[in-house]
Amino acid sequence: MIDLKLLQKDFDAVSMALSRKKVDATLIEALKEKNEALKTAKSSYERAQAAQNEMSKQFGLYKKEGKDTAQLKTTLDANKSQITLFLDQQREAEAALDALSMNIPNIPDADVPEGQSDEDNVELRRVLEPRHFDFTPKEHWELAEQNGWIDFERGVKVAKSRFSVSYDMGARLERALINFMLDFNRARGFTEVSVPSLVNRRTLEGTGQLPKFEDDLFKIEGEELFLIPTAEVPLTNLYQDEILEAESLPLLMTGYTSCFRKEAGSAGRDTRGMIRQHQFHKVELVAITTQEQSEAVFVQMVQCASDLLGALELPHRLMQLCGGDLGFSAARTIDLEVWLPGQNCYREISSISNTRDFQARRARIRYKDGGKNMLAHTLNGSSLAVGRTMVAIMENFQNGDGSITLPSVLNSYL
RNA sequence: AGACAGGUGGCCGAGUGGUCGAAGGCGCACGCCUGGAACGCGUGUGUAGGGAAACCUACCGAGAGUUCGAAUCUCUUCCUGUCUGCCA
Repeated sequence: MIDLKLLQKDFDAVSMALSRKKVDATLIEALKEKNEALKTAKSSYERAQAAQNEMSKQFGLYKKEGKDTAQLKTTLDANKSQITLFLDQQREAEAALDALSMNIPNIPDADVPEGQSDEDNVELRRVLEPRHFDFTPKEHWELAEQNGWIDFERGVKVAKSRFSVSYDMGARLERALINFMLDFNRARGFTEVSVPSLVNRRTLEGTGQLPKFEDDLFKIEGEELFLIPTAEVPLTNLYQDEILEAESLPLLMTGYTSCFRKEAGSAGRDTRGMIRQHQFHKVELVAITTQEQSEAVFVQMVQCASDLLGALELPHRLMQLCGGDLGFSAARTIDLEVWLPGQNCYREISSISNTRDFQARRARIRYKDGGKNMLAHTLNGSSLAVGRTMVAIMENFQNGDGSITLPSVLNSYL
């Protein structure tokens, strides 16, 4: 949630910043109005309630002293109906404000580049030269099937489209990658955490998936539980409603989970292969920091993911997302795109975001700083999507005969 | 899943309709005491919103209700414990 006080204080700046994220100015205007309306309703209610409390005390004293309470009761009853009225107004205003504010995305950082779509993202740097092939590199689904690593048909049979099954070396590579990534992150100070794959509504609101993106989530019938779309959701919300000690920050966590996404708006995109699946594996990085620490931790997380790709000898580039391509909760994001020789292009394999205090405000994650409670900063990033990493390995390490020579760092994991 | 018992401040724990944001204790902070410490004594010690401030409002798991007035009464719900059932 954005800072409503900031909105009140500097409407133009907030409005301007949000327009870079394609938020309509009238929406922000409405937000400001609702906020004012709520304050008015609230102060009316509180004034009436204060009078009621005072008179109720009187009432008690009268009773004790045996005085006549009939007249006081009439005044109280009249005031009570006022209170009910004001309270209704307050609740109405609150509901309206909530409905609006929970659907407003985060304000991008000042230095986020202008732009509408991923075409306007800015390339920061490239790491490792793509290898030269003296044959035409194949796409990963061809290699996966040829090597018997992935079975696309049987996944569809037991579930539905966009589900697949890994076999033999495919399954083992998956497991090896997960272990390798977790160990890699652990060595860089991230604590390994294993979390639930089902979470409640409150938790998804905390990180910003709800209320706006319910269509993208798998929901358990008859329960208020959803399958997580990323480990970011349970990991970040581990500390919801908590006030942490500043000295205990930053909290650095890494966790492996399956991720589940409906891919509601992606009909027809990446239908072939394992780039876009309803279920995929991912190792995630999450950090909870003080406001001063978050920038440095962000850089650290980006470096961690880039180094991981480096260790796997996968050529990639770092892209800073423009305002229009930024996700709902993010103030700044750097995507890591891995080189796929089969597709002859760079594809997103990791996305690292600083949400600043946006999620912390929703999830009420705070820390004590010299007796004062401050909103924490939360950051998240994939330490690589496992499926896409397998795609990248297959395409980059393929030989002319379709066989695959795996990167040597994985030797001890296979 | 069924039966019973509970959910109160950082922690323990009192409070069954009024002046209770909540006794008492522990912990913590500051001061006194001391050569220094312990002990002892004193003061203070939740969160959120509004206000320049005085101060006001809300919060005793959550939500709704009864009442002039609810931590206290009623209903719903969530969570925890114990026993029974089921199960990796």
